[in-house]
Amino acid sequence: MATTIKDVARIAGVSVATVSRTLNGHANVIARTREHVLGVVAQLRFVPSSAARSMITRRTHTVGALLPDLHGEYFSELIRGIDLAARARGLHLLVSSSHGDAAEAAAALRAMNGRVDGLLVMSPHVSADFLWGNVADDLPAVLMNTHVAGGRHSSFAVDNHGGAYAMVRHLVERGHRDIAFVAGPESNFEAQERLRGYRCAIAALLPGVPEQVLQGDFTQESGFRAGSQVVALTRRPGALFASNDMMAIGCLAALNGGGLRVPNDIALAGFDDVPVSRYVLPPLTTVRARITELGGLALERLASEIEEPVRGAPLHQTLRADLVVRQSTASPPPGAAIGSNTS
Amino acid sequence: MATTIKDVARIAGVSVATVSRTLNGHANVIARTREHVLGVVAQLRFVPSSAARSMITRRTHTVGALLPDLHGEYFSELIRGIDLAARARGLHLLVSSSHGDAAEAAAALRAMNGRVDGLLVMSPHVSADFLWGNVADDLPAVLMNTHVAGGRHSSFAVDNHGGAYAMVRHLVERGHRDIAFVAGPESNFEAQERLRGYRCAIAALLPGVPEQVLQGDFTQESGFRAGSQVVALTRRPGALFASNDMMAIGCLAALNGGGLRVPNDIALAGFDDVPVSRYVLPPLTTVRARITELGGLALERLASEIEEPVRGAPLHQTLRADLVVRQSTASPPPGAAIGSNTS
DNA sequence: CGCGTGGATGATAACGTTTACATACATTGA
DNA sequence: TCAATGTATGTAAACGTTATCATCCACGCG
Repeated sequence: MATTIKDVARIAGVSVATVSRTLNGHANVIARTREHVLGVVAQLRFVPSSAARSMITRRTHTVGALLPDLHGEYFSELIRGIDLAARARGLHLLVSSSHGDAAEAAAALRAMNGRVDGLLVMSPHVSADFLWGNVADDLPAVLMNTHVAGGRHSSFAVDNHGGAYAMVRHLVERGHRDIAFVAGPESNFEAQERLRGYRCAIAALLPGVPEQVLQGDFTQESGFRAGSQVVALTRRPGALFASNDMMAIGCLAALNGGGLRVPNDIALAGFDDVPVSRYVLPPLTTVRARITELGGLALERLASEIEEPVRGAPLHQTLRADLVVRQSTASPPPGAAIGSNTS
Repeated sequence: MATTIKDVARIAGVSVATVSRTLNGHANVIARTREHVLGVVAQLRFVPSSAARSMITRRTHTVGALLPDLHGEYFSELIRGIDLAARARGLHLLVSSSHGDAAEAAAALRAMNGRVDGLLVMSPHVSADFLWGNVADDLPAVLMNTHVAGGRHSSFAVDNHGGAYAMVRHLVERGHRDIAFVAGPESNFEAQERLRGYRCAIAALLPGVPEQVLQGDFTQESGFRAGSQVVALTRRPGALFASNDMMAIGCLAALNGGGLRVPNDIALAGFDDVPVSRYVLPPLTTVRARITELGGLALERLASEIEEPVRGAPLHQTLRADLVVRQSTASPPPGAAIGSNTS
C-alpha cells in the first residue's frame, strides 16, 4: 500500500488540504507549515497519485505521438525534437509507432483517448474520417506531414514538393537531362509529395523528357534494389534522385557494387539530410528536411492548443526544405560539355 | 463535459455496474443486455476514463522507458523493439530520453512514478543509489545494458566485452598487430565494457603490444575526428576498431578524405551492426548487438514482473554479440605475408 | 471593548470508475 | 406449495486527489 496524502497529513499533524496546497505551491500556506509538510513528504518519499490528480484536474500532462513504422535516423531525429520540446514544457510523451494498417493505428489512437491532453499524429493512414472516428472531438491534435483539408486540426509539414523540385532543378543546372527517381511507399503522403515535386520539375524544366520512376519503400534495401536495377540498365540515367537518404545510401552501395562511381559515372541525390548522409562517400547531396525542428514546432503548437483551445482556424505551416549540395552530384553528366550548367 | 459511465447507464436504462461489467467482459451479463449497452456505448462514442479506472485498479497499463541521448539508428532500433513487444502485451509506452545529467534523469524518473506500472531503464547515470532514490521500492524495473550489482532489478545486456574481444581476435587472425581503438564516452557503461574487451584482447592475444586508444563519444563527428587524427599519424595502425558503427562511419569518411583506402591501406571495424553499416563502402565489419531484441526481451521480462512481482532473485541475461565479417577488414595489413591468418 | 477584516487552516464534496454486497427473480426438488 | 439455490442486476463504498466553503484566530480601529 503506497503512502497517500492522508498519511502525510496525519503524520504532519495538518489537514489534507494543507498538504495539497503545499504540494501545489499555493500562496496561502505559512512558511513554517510548508517546510514542515515538505519535510514529512520527503521523509515518506511521498509521490502524489497522478491518476487521482488528473481525474479531478482533467489534465494528464501527457501528449501522445502516433508515428508510422519509421526506419533509420529519421525516426530518432523526429522523436528527439518532440521529446526535447515536451520536456521543456513539462509534458510527458506517450509514443506508439509501427502500425501495419489503419485498424491498428485506429486502435492505438483510441487507446490514447483519455490518457493524453493532446495528440501528435504522423501516419500514412490519416484522413478526415480516420481522425473523426478515433479522436475525441475536443481533444487537441496536431498533424505532421499530413494535410487534411478542411479539418479542425493544425498541421506542420516539410515542403516536400518544393524540396524535390529544387533538387531536380539543381540536377538540371548541373547539365543532367536524364534523371531517374526512386519513389517511396505509394500510400505515404510525404512520398507522394516528393514524387509530385519530381514530376512537376521534370515537366517544367525538361519539357518533352519522360520521367523515370523506380518504386521503393524508403528502406535501404529498396534503395539497393533500385540501384541494382539501374546498374542493369543498358541505357542508364545520368542522375538518380532517391526520395530519401536511406534509399540513396542503398543505391550508392548497389551502384558501387556494379562498378559505377558516384558522381563521375552517375550523380546521386537523396532527401532528408539525416546526419549520416554527410559521412557516406561521396557525401550526399540532399534536401534538408529539418525533422527535429518539425517535431519541436508541432509539439509547441500542440502545447499552446492545450493551454487555450483552438482560437479560430487551425494553423497550417510549411517548413522550407533547403538544398544541401555535396559531392555526390559534383560532376556533370558523362559526355556533357563542361560548364554547361545554367547559373 | 465528456460522457461518463453514468450517462451510458442512464440512456441504456441500466445501472453503472452493468455497464462496467459489460465493458470489462465479465461473464454474468446476459447477452441481450450486453448488446444493448454496447450499442449505447458506440452511439455515445464513450471511452472510459483511464484515470478513474487506474485509480481503483492501480494499473496504468503503461510502462516507462528512460533512455539516454542516443544518436542514429541505435535509438530507433531499440524503441522499435520495445514498442513492438509493448503493443503485443497491450501496454503503452511512455518515453523520456536525452537527459544531460543525473539530476535531469532523476527528475524524469520521479515524474514517471505513479504513471507507469513498470520501468525500463537505460541510462549512463544509473547506479544503485540513483535507482533507490528515485524509483518506488515496489515498482518493477528492468535495466538495459547496465548491471547494478546486488540490486533487486533484473537486467539485460549485450555482451559488449565479448563482442569487442571477438573483434580484436578477428583482426589479429587477419594478421594485424597494430590495432587502434576509438572509445565511446567515458561515463557510458557500454563504452566502458567495449573498451575493456579491447584491452583484455590486446593483452591476451598480442602480449607486449601497447594499446592505442582514441577518445570519441559515439557520434559520427567524433569518429570523423578520430579518423582525421589517424590520417595525420606518421606511424599509422593497420587496423582501426571504432566502438560503434556511427563512429566507424565517421572514421571511414575521414580516412577516405585523407586518401586512405579501406581495407587496403587500413582495416576498419565497428560495433552494433546498425542497418546502415552494410550499405556503406566498403560494407562494415562489425559486431551484431541485436538492439531490437534487447528492447523486446527487456520489455517481456518487465511485463512478467508486473504480472507477478519478483519471485526470488532478479534475472541477469547477457545477449551474445556475434561477429559480422564484411569487407572493411578483408585485407591483411599492408606488407604482411599473404595467408598469415590463423584459421 | 466590541466589531470587522483578512489570512491560515480544516472539513467535505466532487471527479468516474470498479467491486463487494444486497436484492430480486426464476428455477428446482421435495 | 414452499424453501433452497443460482443468476442477473442494482446500490453504494471505496480509490486519492483538488477545490469550495466554513471556521478560527489575531489584529486594528472606532
